[in-house]
Amino acid sequence: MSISTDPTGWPQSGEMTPEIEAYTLLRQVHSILETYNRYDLRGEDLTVPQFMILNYASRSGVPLSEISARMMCDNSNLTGIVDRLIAKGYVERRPDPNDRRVSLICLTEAGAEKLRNLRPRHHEKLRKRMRSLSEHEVYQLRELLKSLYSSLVNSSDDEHRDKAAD
Amino acid sequence: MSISTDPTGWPQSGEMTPEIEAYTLLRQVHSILETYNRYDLRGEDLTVPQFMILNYASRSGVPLSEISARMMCDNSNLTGIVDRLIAKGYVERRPDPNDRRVSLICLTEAGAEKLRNLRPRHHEKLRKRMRSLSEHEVYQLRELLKSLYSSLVNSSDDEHRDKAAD
DNA sequence: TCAATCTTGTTTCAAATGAAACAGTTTCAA
DNA sequence: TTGAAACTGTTTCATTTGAAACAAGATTGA
Repeated sequence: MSISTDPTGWPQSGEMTPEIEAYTLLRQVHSILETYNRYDLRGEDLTVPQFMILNYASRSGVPLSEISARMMCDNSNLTGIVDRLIAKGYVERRPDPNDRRVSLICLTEAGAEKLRNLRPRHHEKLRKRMRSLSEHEVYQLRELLKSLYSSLVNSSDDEHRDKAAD
Repeated sequence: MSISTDPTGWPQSGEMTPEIEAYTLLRQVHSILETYNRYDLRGEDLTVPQFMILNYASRSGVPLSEISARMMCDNSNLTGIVDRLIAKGYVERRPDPNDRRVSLICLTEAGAEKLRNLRPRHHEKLRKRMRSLSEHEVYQLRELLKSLYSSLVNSSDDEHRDKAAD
């Protein structure tokens, strides 16, 4: 592990707007929590993305596209991860009788059991790690991020392009 | 690009605490902004991690370890990225005369020029993307994340271990 | 019907990432 | 001074990621 303690880790330039600071902190918090998650799963025969897929799969099966949409990644990323989960016996691919293009990702009993075991512990650890924020602050954070998320998604194919607009 | 618009992208279980929601949103916001950054740099001969290294390097040189600490990643990650930046002529490695273990990552004139050109535009884009939050909300978000960051860093080699404590 | 178009998942490639092992340096205490 | 321990950067390996091309299947409209 070993996470740097340096609280002054900003780019050296003087121009540090609140927006940049907030984004830098968001990156850092994300990075630390990701590291913790990876560490938690080390002894569990799972990587972080593998655990995420397990979380989005179900006994009855979920289309791979639906999982990749929820994970905000490309289908092509999941092929290999699912392969490894199959090798470990936690999921299986099953054809969708209604649409022969889709393959449903199904939890095996082993996968469902793994999840029943892991998920509550994982949630509890996350809860503890955020305990430095009061209940009210957690709500605040959630609402701010929710608002940011919506605006980013809605302006999606607009805002990020280099339009002359503004 | 194409970013899913599904606002109901939660794991299917009923137990959705505010902490989990906040963390999920943090992941999602991070993912979207990362995608935008990647898109912005597509035409600039740079990837996101390459641009980050450029931001942390300087004309006079910065030790690779210092850059990896700021980026919260392992030294071994940077070797390859720096190699590619050298191939593109944006940085060079120079031995530190005071410590023969360290190699200083130095911006070339081309790299410095690239940065002078890109950084202001990058900051402006980020600012616009967060414009849905009021000035006050940006401050709030920054303070919440700063608080979370500090507590995560301080409890670093403690909190994430599976101590019986609590 | 049938051809253009979209969708789904895979393959391939380049890049990034984390972990472990390693060699060369430096530090520090005995 | 010397030997153990720590530090710095690279190498190697397995995994993840994004992008583009692709094949097979579904959909749509003329």
